Amino acid sequence: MEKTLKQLAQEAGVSIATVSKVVNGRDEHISEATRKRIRELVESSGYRPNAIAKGLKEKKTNTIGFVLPDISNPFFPEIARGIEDEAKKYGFAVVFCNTDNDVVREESCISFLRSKMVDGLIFTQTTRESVFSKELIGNIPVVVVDRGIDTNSKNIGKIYVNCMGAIYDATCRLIKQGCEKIAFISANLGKERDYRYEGYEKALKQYKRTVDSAMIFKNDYNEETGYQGIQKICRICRIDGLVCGNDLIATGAIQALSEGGWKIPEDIKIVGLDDVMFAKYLSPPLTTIAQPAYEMGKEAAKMLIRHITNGEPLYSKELPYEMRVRSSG
Amino acid sequence: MEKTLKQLAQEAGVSIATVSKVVNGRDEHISEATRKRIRELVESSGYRPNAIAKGLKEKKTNTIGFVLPDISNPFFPEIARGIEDEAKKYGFAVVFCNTDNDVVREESCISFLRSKMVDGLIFTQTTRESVFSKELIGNIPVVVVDRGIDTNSKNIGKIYVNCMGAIYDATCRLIKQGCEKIAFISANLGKERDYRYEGYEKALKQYKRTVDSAMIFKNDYNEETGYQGIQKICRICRIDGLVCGNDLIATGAIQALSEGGWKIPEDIKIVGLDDVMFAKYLSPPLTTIAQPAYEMGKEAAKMLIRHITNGEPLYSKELPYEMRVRSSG
DNA sequence: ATGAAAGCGCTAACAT
DNA sequence: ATGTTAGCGCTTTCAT
Repeated sequence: MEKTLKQLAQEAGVSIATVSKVVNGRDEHISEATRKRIRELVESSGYRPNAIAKGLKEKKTNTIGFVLPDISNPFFPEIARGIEDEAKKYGFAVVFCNTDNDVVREESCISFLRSKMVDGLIFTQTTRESVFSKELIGNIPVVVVDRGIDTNSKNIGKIYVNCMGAIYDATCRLIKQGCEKIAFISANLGKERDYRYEGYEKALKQYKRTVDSAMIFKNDYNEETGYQGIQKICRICRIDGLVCGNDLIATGAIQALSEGGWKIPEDIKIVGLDDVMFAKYLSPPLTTIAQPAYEMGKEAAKMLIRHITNGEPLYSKELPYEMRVRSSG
Repeated sequence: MEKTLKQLAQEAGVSIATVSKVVNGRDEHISEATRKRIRELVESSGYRPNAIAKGLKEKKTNTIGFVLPDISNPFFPEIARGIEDEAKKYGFAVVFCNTDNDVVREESCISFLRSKMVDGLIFTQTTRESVFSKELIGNIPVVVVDRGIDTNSKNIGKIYVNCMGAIYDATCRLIKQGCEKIAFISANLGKERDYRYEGYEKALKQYKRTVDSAMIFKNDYNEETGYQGIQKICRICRIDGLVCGNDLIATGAIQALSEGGWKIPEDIKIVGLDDVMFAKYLSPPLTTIAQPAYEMGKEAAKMLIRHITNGEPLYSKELPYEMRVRSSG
């Protein structure tokens, strides 16, 4: 069993309040003698304050919730690591919840986390505005990571990279490399603005290309989508460039293309987004735009926790992306 | 603010105890009328029991801790997902802690988690027996995932695959494929038995090969190790086969080999272990031995939580591995 | 300088 | 059938 203040107090022959005070450093009015005695006792007994009791009393648990689609999707572990590293600095625990982008699961996650009295929430890639209703979230502060640029800012912190710009750059690169027919494969989640698509469209329009819906395929941020997208698009069009909504899609696309005997980048150039850890090991190594996932997690946690502990305001912060040119495009 | 039993009780004009009873279904002795009234109130008010208060009272928080080296290492997210999925079924939360295999961090994680009153702990790839000391762990039940076969069983649950067998099979495969000089690159953590190495050695001995320390390199389970291992070994030996302790190592090794102009599998055959999600996208696609990471996480959580909630015993369970033959070896 | 007491939200044994 | 009470471990105000 864990020691309690009560036991220590008994052993030291003082009151619970006194022990509590020295344990928490509020010991200005404690005599040097008792202080020392208690300190030693605490030390030798390996006393560990009960964070649950403390949390109940203070209405603050020093834990935050991390709500994400799927931790086994390679983009998220980096974020998770950033969050946890930062949280640990502040003595915060993080409990994570996978939702698979399912509304029901999302809601039950939030409710669950609230019952656990988390002090704050970090969301990533949630596409439904509804999730941020007062009803569901209550007064818990939240910061969202990786939701593109969001306009209607409720009182919510945001850490994001400009995915529209990233995809715009990616598309421009392909154009400048001489691609004539550039396809776009990405995800189609929620009814929010699709910034990635907008970036693609913007580049095409700027260079007076026609946007051809036959060269656009949207489904989900996974390999399957990349694979299917290529099959579908190539059945109809002859393309020589491909912009992918993320690296997983690019991975699936490369797979389909290779099986189809295409040479990359000779026949078709491909650009991805994220720079997941294995992007450089693909064949050919994937040209992609890196998002600073770890940093994003860190920044999100920092903002949230400082808000919780010091009342510092939530804010929006854009983190820079960076093109990593390799050989796929 | 969240509703409390007290408030509900006031609104319903009954005592706290009564509300508590119907909320928890212990309402055999509550009149149909009050029951109904309270139920409706609970429903309409969106009452959410405070799990922290409940935890304090019951000395059971319905949360477990997951201690792992690094969530951003691609082998672990799958396990994490398995754990979380299973935990959710039982209404358990999981808080995760990255340790980077560092003793100090490991210990502080455990202490931290204990202060949070977690009901149980899942460890993965912890190499130090010391971690499981009574001192550190206390009476908290623990199950370990992915530690190879362990003999000195304390009262600890285990979910594992037979890595010795897996590496043995991998090595045998290379031998049967005609490899003469088979190197081994793996990690070297802790002072525990190195089952993976033993599998390699066993196969070599069985086929009357000499075990040459110049063909063995051990450092860590990452790409760097694979890369360095190849550089070091190839400076001295001419090898035509390589067994890797995990897929990350294989990835680094392939990288080094490719840069060195080697043809895989013509000049050298390679086998990995884990079958991480991108193993099939490497060039060439990696022949490797799959560990059922998701299942391992699920099984571990199931065992642990059933132990916690029903007192079911902890046990050891071996999960099967499976060779996935692709083109690297 | 120290301690008594109230209370965080909940459960459960024990009245009534 | 319902309520009173004590207490989980802690913090904090207010005595002393």
